[in-house]
Amino acid sequence: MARSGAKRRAGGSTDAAHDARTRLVKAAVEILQEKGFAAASAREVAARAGCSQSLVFYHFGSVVDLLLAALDSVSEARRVRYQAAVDEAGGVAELAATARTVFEEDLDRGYAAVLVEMISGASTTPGLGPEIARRIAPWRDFAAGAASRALAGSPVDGAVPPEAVAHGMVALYLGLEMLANLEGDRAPALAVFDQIDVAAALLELLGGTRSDET
Amino acid sequence: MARSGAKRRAGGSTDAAHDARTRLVKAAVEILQEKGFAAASAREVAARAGCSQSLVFYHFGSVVDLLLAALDSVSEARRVRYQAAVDEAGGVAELAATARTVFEEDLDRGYAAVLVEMISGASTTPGLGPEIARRIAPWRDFAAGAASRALAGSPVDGAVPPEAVAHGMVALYLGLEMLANLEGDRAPALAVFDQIDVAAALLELLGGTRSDET
DNA sequence: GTCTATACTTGGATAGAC
DNA sequence: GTCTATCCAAGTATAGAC
Repeated sequence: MARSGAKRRAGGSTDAAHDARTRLVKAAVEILQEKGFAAASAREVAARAGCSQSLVFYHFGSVVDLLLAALDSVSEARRVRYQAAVDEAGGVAELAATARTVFEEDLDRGYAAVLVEMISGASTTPGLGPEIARRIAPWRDFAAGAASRALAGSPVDGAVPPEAVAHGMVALYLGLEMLANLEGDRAPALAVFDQIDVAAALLELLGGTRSDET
Repeated sequence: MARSGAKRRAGGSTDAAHDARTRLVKAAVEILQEKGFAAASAREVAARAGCSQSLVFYHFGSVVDLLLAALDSVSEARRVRYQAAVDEAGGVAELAATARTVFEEDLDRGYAAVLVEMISGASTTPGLGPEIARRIAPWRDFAAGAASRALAGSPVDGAVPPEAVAHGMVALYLGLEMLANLEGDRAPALAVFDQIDVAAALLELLGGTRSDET
């Protein structure tokens, strides 16, 4: 769809200030975080990127495609971070503690905000919904894997489907971000994660057996 | 702010097709549900209400004020429904089952969608955020009350602050609605509530004592 | 209270010069 | 690849007739 897509600097052209394309993606992320989906117009983003509005269409074909590229850029960065964090967590309690840390990071740096804004926009912009859904799927899979490992060996193992837990975790994550964004206060969200810590600790106590391997 | 505000049909003028003001509120709810915040323009809503676009400003002063009136109209209706449902629930397990029923209702009839759309819009529209926050507060209080009653006498009573549980429930509710709306499938959301039912039943078993009165 | 007409603004997208 | 100029659609809000 977009005109470019191919090439991208091959060889020595690692320009210092980056090309406009790169700057546009970065600017789009910032606008989504600070002003939301509806404010992320071609003009607004281009102004922040310091280039002409027409470059949005030259490089990405449309505004939503630029916004999707912005979402992809943060998703990619977050996935490696999440994977690493989960890999070093041992039991359920440790996993819950990790979740809290990474969530706080997302809240602080506005990563979750980008996703929530794109979901918001999806309810109005035609065709955007499926694109976002496709990008959320790996996160749910990721959460399902973590839930599966966490549940193994616990007293509720087998009785609780990891997919349901994963869906709930993703929904909770989005909802907490939404509320924190709305009220300008992330303390209540962190308090919720504290309670999840308590529940996880309780679960680990009840379980007795800890699952290092399945 | 709005020009009208006062009077409203006094006495015999209970016109059959209602006045434009009433029709506008109803139309705004529907547009919010079906097309989202960004599509809820004065023109769009007025078209559905079958009246002139200028009446939005005559009756409500601005588009967002109309949208807030629409949100209030569904909030009011839902509050009485929720209160009644919770009042007749006895223990934790019964409360969880009730939550599931009412949530499914909200999903089906699009009540939750109205709230989620308004929250979405709040991130872009200046001044809307605090208005929405003010309207969510009573719901969180309501959930906190329910959580408080549910927790009383359970093994975690005293260790788990009802406010955190309430915040989490509201966030989960919003997040589930968001995802269901995005993916056009509410089955995963209902599966999450099924798991909450399981957890509640477990909690009631562990508790032994059931709290009919506090 | 309700309408039509209109002023003004912003945004998506394209054309064509450099 | 980047810019300026431009077209067109859609939105908020107001004025004034009925």
